[in-house]
Amino acid sequence: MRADKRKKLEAAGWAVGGASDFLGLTPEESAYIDMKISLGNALRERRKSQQISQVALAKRVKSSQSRIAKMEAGDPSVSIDALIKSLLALGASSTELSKAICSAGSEAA
Amino acid sequence: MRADKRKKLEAAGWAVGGASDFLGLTPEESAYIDMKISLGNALRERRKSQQISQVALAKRVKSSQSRIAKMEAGDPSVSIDALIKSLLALGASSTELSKAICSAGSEAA
DNA sequence: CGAAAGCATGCCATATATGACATACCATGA
DNA sequence: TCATGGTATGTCATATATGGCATGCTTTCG
Repeated sequence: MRADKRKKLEAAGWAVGGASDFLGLTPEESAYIDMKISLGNALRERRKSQQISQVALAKRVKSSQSRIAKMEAGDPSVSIDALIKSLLALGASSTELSKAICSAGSEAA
Repeated sequence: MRADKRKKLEAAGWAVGGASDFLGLTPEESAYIDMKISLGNALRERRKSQQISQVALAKRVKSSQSRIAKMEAGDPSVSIDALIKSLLALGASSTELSKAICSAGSEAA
């Protein structure tokens, strides 16, 4: 239940908009991972739109550059809590968070 | 930064729909806690609507009754990850999760 | 060609969340 | 009355996530 996620994530570079689990993931696992990826993307976008580096963001949220990178990458070692806290720190509204999470569920429109 | 949250939560029974932080919480902390409470409520509702007990849900998500209770209570010791995983296990869609999260941001309409 | 800035990835010690268990509380009904 | 089922709350050992750090890889700019 650890290797699975990693595999999914490794395949994620590919899964641009996607959710599909051709790996052995339950729908819940898949949904969970998709959410992380969505939030990670949202984080990167928000950070870039504010023109700040990972290092700067790390300082802002009292974390480290490596962790920010992992967050944006949807690394299995980062929690959704971390993603959410970082997004909030960048001024994201809960509405915005909702959008990111919801967009995780959009099956290949 | 630990006692604060607990305090907020203890006061939360009162904060029915609310967010306001008359305690010393930053807006982000407040938003984060509100999300947890919202998700906790969503979890309880969904569980009740499916007529299952905390014990049953615990078994389903491979956890324990106490943890479910804490989740529904928005206890500081539970992560949003746990909440989300449990909701997903109860068949909640990402859209539904979005709604719960978003409703956390609704300032005393 | 360096040097510097930005990012990715691996590792590790420590902090934090988790499951499990015990216990207590409140209903309901026998 | 006392069982029984459902829930709340505390504690503890262990699992997991985190911050920090080192390192390597690209670009860009001098």
